[in-house]
Amino acid sequence: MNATSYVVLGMLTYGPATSYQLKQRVAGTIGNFWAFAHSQLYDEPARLVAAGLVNQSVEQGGRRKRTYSITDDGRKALADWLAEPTLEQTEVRDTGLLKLFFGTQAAPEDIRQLARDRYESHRARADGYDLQRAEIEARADRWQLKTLELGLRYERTVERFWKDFLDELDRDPP
Amino acid sequence: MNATSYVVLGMLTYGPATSYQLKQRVAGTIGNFWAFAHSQLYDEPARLVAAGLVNQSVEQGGRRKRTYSITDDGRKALADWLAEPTLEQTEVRDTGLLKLFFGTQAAPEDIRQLARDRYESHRARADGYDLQRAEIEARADRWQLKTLELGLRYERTVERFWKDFLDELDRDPP
DNA sequence: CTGAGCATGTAACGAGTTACATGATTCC
DNA sequence: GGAATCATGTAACTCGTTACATGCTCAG
Repeated sequence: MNATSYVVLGMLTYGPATSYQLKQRVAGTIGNFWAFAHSQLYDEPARLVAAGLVNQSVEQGGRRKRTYSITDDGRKALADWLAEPTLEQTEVRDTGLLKLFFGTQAAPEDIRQLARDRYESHRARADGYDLQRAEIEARADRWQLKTLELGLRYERTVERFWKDFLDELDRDPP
Repeated sequence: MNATSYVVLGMLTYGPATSYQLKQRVAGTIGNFWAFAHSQLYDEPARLVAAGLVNQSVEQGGRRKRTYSITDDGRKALADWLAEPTLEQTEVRDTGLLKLFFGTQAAPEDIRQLARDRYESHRARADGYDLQRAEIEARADRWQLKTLELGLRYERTVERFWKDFLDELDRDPP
């Protein structure tokens, strides 16, 4: 059982879904900060079926597509995971940050370009979250909104960092 | 060539190193937000040697341990990477955030416990960064300090989020 | 009726994690 | 001189990514 397993179980608590629907549910929410490839969402449910945490119903005829639903054991497994202490360290895999770290090896224009790119990218994402919040505020549940709020605070912080850094580069060029 | 490759190349610009020394250089810096297993830092240099980006010198006698140094081609490859636009989306792999998202499936005490844990954990890390900054301020280069500063701002933002969330849970329990 | 984009799935490969094994050094 | 810890390396396995293949649906 890994993060993908619990994401599948969790998304199935909103109702039965095909892998494609799981993909969509993930894409609009936690996929924004933690990406799962569609192939993972096709593989993982099969494993969970084998473990008895998910039921599968196969469409008759056509593509014989598979719809998954969570079992009672699955709900139990999810609840147990939610009750467990969370030991893992957060991983922030940010290529821009790696590049910044090795800045001494870069040309000054490259650093500046990096900062501009990253600033734009994080600003765009933060703006997107703002819009999204306005859209879903009415129907989303409290925890989803909280998750989005952290995403937003994170993006604004990083946006601000690169902006400040750009200003600093102007005052004090490398 | 992936992130690990460039981390190895970048760390070798500070001087020749064994895999263990690479591990140490990474651990104190970018390993704080992007973890690399020690086995990766043993495998990757071998690949870079094959690609001509790194030289290997094998100790005579004893364990015949290998020390790596960056070649001119290696420096070029690193500089090219630094000059490239950075397209990848930042990935924030935070199990606590996943759990928060699925909060409707959790017991109220579990949510509260999660919030307390995450608050403590991010606060501890932020405090650690503060200390580290004070220690290295004199000798570290500008870009390393900037990287650390972003780490610090990030951790304080997340710390603050969980704190606010805890207060909110007190005012308005689930 | 045809091409574009949506939906479903699998295969192959590369990256990341965990476990194992063992040599060297230090400290009691 | 034995235990603990530091250091070096490899093997096995799992996970994640990319590419491939193809069916289905709907607009023009």
